[in-house]
Amino acid sequence: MANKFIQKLQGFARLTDKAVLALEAATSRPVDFEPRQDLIREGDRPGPVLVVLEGWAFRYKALPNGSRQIMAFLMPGDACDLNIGMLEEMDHSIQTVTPAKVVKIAGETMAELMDTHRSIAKAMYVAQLVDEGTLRAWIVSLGRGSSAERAAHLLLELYVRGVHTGMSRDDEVELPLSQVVLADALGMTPVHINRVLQDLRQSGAIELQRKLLRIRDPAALTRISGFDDNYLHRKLRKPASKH
Amino acid sequence: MANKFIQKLQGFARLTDKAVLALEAATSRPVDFEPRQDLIREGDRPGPVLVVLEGWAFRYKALPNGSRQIMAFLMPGDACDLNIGMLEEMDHSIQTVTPAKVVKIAGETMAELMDTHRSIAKAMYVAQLVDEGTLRAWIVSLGRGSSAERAAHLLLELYVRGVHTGMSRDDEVELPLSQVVLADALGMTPVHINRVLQDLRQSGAIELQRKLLRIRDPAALTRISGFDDNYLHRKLRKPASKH
DNA sequence: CGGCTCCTTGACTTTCCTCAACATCAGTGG
DNA sequence: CCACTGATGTTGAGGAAAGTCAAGGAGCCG
Repeated sequence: MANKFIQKLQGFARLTDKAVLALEAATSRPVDFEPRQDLIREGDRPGPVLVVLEGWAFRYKALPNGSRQIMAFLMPGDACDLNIGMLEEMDHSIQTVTPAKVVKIAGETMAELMDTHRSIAKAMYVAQLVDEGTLRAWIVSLGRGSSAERAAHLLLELYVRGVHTGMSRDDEVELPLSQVVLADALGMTPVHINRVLQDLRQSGAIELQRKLLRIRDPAALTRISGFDDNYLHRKLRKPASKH
Repeated sequence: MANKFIQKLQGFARLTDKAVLALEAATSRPVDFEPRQDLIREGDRPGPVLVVLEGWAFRYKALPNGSRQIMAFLMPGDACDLNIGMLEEMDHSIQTVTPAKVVKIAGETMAELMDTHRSIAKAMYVAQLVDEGTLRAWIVSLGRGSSAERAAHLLLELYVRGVHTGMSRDDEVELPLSQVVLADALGMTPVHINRVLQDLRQSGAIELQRKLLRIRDPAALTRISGFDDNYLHRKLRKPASKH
């Protein structure tokens, strides 16, 4: 079975059989990481492209005062920036949440893959644009949402992404994030996210326990969050069949 | 004289003379836009790459409740996303602030430029990474900053970017943004940004009047904002000489 | 059991928003 | 030249949202 990375790329462009084989070869040797381990740190000289095959991680920036802001979650299949090797040093860090399997694809290997298989190049470009759209949606949520809106938006984003990558079944998705992590992502305090989550539970919109999120009332949650999945560019998946 | 776009790219990679000529040809026919005019709207089918040669614009997303969140400012020399043409539809809009001169470079033209002149490709990739870093810094600022921190951070970002593109002289930079626009960028109300700016003025960190920003005490402003220009990746400019 | 980490609750404080009024300025047209 | 208009900036008073501090509870694991 193709891994989550390949599955994700297939959602963005129709990959040839040869392309799939090449990708499988390039991702056949994942490395295991513990939870709470930095994959790469701010200030490091970036090297290969990192691809998370299993487990969760997040991009974050540690602040002088000891707090941190999480800017994105990496779920299985997600990769870090394509051209990251061109930068002198990382401007943020990436840390695992759960035990994870991660593959490092050398810059030259990646370039060769994209050169040889244009369908891979296209899929990678689209993936990059989607990541950027997600960043922008995050900004909108942080900037203009109430705490309940922000929380609902994040939960929905993670749920929808989970659906796309086949990690959810029905209305459930595994969500291995502590409230501290959620707070760091949403720009609020752990105490406050706790209260917000309780409100969402009591309103009947969600169930959340034991690392398992269940969307009980998608309409309500969408209404609360103002969520608009436009930025995830799912529509791209249909035109892929036109090629 | 090369336009701001070319100047900016030259900061990211050493462009050959031929590359510069090709870029000049591609950007020789700018179109004029009025202030407050949308260059492209959410939902539009994206086409050519947009490049702002003169004037200011911003990316924003309009929200159902009538407010909007600004996610990035485009200064002279800035371009919108490189691969934007691959998306089905825009997930945000771009609007001018001032009168502006904008060039549209067709996707094929851009692809050809990057194919023929690898230095252009490199510079465009780096520009894209810097934009993404800027987005992430924006998230950090929105998520973790007090209102004063956020405001100080944005002013510093714009000032530093102004310096890089030769739009500032000494400690001054033209800042044609109303307090309403600043509020929409910083996720706060116009009333509040007004008070924050007054505090910054009274503390002696800045002067701001008549669309002219003067940084009086850079150290103080940096301290207040927690600003770290890492994400702008200025260091790239030096290694460019190694190529 | 003890020692973790994570979650929950309550009381109090601070920050920021809301609403509302007024001031200032530039541009427009009489 | 002045009155009018619209956009922008400023100020004040009161209220809602979120943070802080502090303590205790629940689950997990050696």
